[in-house]
Amino acid sequence: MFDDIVLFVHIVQKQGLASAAKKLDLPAATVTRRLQRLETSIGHQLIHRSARQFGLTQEGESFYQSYAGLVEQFEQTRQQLSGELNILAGSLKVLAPTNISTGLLQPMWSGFIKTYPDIKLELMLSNSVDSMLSSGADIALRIGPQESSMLYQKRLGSLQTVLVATSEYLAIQGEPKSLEELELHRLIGTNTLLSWSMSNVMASKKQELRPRFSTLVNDVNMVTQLVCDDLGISLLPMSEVSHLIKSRVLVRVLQAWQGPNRDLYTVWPSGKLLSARAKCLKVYMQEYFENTMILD
Amino acid sequence: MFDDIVLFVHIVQKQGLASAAKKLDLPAATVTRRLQRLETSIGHQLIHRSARQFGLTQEGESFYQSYAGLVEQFEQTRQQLSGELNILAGSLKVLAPTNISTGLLQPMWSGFIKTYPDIKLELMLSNSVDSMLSSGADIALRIGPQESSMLYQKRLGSLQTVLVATSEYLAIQGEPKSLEELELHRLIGTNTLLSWSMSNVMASKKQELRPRFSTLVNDVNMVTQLVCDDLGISLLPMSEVSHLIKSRVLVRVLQAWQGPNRDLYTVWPSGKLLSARAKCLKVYMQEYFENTMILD
DNA sequence: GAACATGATTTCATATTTGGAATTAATGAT
DNA sequence: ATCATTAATTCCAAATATGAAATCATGTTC
Repeated sequence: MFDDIVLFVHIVQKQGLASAAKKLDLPAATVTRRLQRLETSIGHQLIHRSARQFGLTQEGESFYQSYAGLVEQFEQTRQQLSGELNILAGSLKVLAPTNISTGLLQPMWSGFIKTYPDIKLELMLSNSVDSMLSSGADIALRIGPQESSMLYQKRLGSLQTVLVATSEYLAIQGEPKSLEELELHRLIGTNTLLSWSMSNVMASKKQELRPRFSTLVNDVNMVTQLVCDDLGISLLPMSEVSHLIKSRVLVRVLQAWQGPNRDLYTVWPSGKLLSARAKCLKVYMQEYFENTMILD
Repeated sequence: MFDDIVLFVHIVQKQGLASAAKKLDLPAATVTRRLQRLETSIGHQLIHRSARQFGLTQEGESFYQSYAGLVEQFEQTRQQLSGELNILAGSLKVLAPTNISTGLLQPMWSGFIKTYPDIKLELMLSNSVDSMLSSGADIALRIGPQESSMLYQKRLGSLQTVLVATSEYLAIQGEPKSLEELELHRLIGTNTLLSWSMSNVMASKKQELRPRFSTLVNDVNMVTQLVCDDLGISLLPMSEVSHLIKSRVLVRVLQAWQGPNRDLYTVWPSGKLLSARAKCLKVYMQEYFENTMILD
């Protein structure tokens, strides 16, 4: 009903339905009908109806005097708030996996903080999949698609996973020549990759392995450290080990084969409108992955 | 949009969609959807969604603080105006036919003025059918149904029309014994009754006469005066002549026959909501006709 | 007096909103 | 851990609002 009162105030100020319609970008039929609805709901005629002559009834005059100021204040408040709510200053709670955040993506976080100094970035790093809802996070970075229909997601890119070990380990235990030979080795697994869908791009081959892990840890970082300690072979994200391979701390095993890609997603709750800050981060990460990272 | 803001303020005050829905007598689905629409239109989440836990976002808090006072004022204004607009004091413009207003209905007008002293009754009496719209009248009393679809009307009652003359006239010219014998007499007509649909209730007879008037006047009052001056026979409303018959200034002619009933109507423009005052008069006249007048 | 322009209203097909019912999710009690 | 209750959301048929076009009314111009 208040929207109709606002309309009435505009009609009076414009001295006619037609010119109020023009100002508000509404069809004249709608203006007529909404005025009629207002008059019906309050039980009084507000405007004398006559083509080309505009006049208020006594009740209309009273009504206008009572509401005109209030409508003005509402409209001023709306314009003022529209500006204020789109200011970026404020906090932003983000969930992200620990390992890729402290490794691969650490420069991305640094860059975002430098670019938006007014945003108070609250990074909540975890290796478990915390609930977006219970944690109160505005947005999250996740590995692998989310099943929940409560979440929206947008794919940022992909991480290769590769088989790695130390040279020392291989020197002692021998280097496997085929996927089958992996059975003869100590395999260290993570909870997120319990089966290994291996693919050989050159030979256009795929093979699903169900490794019997000698060690199983839910922390990729810890797994990496165990591999570095010559304790076995593992399938790890390139993000985690690319620098270790470069420094020859680790070496590729069965280099022709690679593991499943780990897709990275921006994730946020459905039904939730992203704040300006969260939108900002979403866009920033997307551009970061497109321009800086070449993952796949 | 402001209606949705009002809703949002209520949601905050009731600390939940379900209890706001109850208070406003709306289904929860509607409340949910209108909140969502508001959030979409301003581009920000206002409320943290969680069953059984209610919380505002930063933007929601801001939004609420800005609008809560205005919504309060709006609702106070609405209640105050609701009372004020239903006060009866003020003017009331009424159109009515001169003759029956100064004759039959004069006591009705007196009674209305005495009953509602705060209403400034502006009686515009006329014997022509003035336009309701051009005259700016709020309500009218009319004889005969109105053809215009621009007008609403409600029948109040009926006036008999009867044939009358003076005794002197009949003594000189002879008293007609049948409708056919009327042709031998001087007939005085009014513009509103150019053909006479006579009916004899006792004999269950009807007869349409097309009198050749010796005199034709558009004012019933004047016609009455002419009849009183022994100038002829006329068909006149009982309202006009009942007192003259009682005082034997005039007498009935062909008493078994009566003319067409003249229906009285309250008339007001369609699309126009009657003011409290006009409604008041409408009811008053209706009761007056039902209780005081026995016309048919 | 006719024609034209403008303002207001109505018609009717279409679009949108509504609200009951079903579903999903969270919390408290057992 | 399970169940009941409450809160919030979604689905879909029904109800209502919308807006283009047509119509009506009034004032101005010729």
